[in-house]
Amino acid sequence: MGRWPGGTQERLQEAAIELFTERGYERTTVAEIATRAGMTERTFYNHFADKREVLFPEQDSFIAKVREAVGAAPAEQPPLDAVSAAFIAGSDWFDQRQEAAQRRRRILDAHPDLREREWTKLAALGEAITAALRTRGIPDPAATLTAAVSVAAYQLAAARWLADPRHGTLGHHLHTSFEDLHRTARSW
Amino acid sequence: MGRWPGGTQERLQEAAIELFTERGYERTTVAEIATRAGMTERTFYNHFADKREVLFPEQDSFIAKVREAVGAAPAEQPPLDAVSAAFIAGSDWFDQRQEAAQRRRRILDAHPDLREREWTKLAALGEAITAALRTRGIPDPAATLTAAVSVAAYQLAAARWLADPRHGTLGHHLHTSFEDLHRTARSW
DNA sequence: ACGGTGATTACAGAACCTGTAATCACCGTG
DNA sequence: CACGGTGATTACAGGTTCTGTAATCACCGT
Repeated sequence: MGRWPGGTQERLQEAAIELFTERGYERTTVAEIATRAGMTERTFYNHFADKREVLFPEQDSFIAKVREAVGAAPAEQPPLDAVSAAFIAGSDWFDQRQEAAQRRRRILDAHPDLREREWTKLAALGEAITAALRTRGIPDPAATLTAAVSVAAYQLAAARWLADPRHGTLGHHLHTSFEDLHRTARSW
Repeated sequence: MGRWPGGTQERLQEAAIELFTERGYERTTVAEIATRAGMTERTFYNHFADKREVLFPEQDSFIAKVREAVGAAPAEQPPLDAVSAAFIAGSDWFDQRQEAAQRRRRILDAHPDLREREWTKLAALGEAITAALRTRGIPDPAATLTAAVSVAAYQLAAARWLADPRHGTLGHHLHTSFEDLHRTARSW
């Protein structure tokens, strides 16, 4: 058990988001984050690989969930539909955290370092989907291309959802984004 | 004029690739790179924003060229074909540097930090293509999705080209990759 | 009371990166 | 040839990120 009753990572994440919003990402040191969370800089690095990682919690488990959901889809379902359904199945989790997602996005957009990390997370998502599609029997290059375009549609949906969260759930935007994708693909 | 007759950046790039291949990326310091190139660590940072950037020379001009080529395509050409043609038009430059590209790729693949930077370069390429397509009158979300899938096809072609450079030029692989894309898209 | 366990801390240090001012090599001009 | 301008390079100082290592701490079962 740790010294603090509540989760240590959550404390650090909250402290980080607070400070990043107050002073900005670059003008906040890891030591300051740790101090506000009531611990030491070294402890921060015991929980996060680096300063950026504090803004990407649970990304790995999200990716794992998507991979599982794609793998568990009905065998006869077309690959793109399987991915779309997998995204939609996990979208409730985000809908319940829209406000936090907005704060996070505002920080991310303001700092190239953080967007850089976001791109690698999306790349990891793409590779996970590729792997899941391959185990479904989809051969390359279809698996790679389908995964890449799925991530693009996912990004599109997330952007729309965050642009105006009252306009619909993430699931709704995912649905329309993948519809847009079908429509666009027909023109290729 | 600089102190050295040849380009300073080229010297640093060569020194960096040498050392990265000898000792690996993490076990090479910026000071060592600069020393081998005959200058100071500070000079390195006068030419490259950070340590990673030394492995991504001319990326910005490449992106600019692609954007221009996409913008200069015939008005009646379908967007995906315009992007494909733009890639192919600039592929000779790479074909003449296949060996260097191989060395570079081997270093990149071995270090997550460098792959992270690569993803942001590809993201920048995608955004440039998106912008070029928009000026061609392609509306969102088609512009975004088309750009994303184009980058995926480009990556696919580059991977194939580097996997076995004797099997064809990059232009050839680009051609077949975009054909694969058409074929795959029909199944969506 | 006592030892085991896992998290936290203290400490030291390398490497990255930046700001600033001085220095240097070169070049055109008087 | 002297001279000043220009742009690149350097010297120097310093903050920040991140890592390794060993000590300490809080808790828990016995």
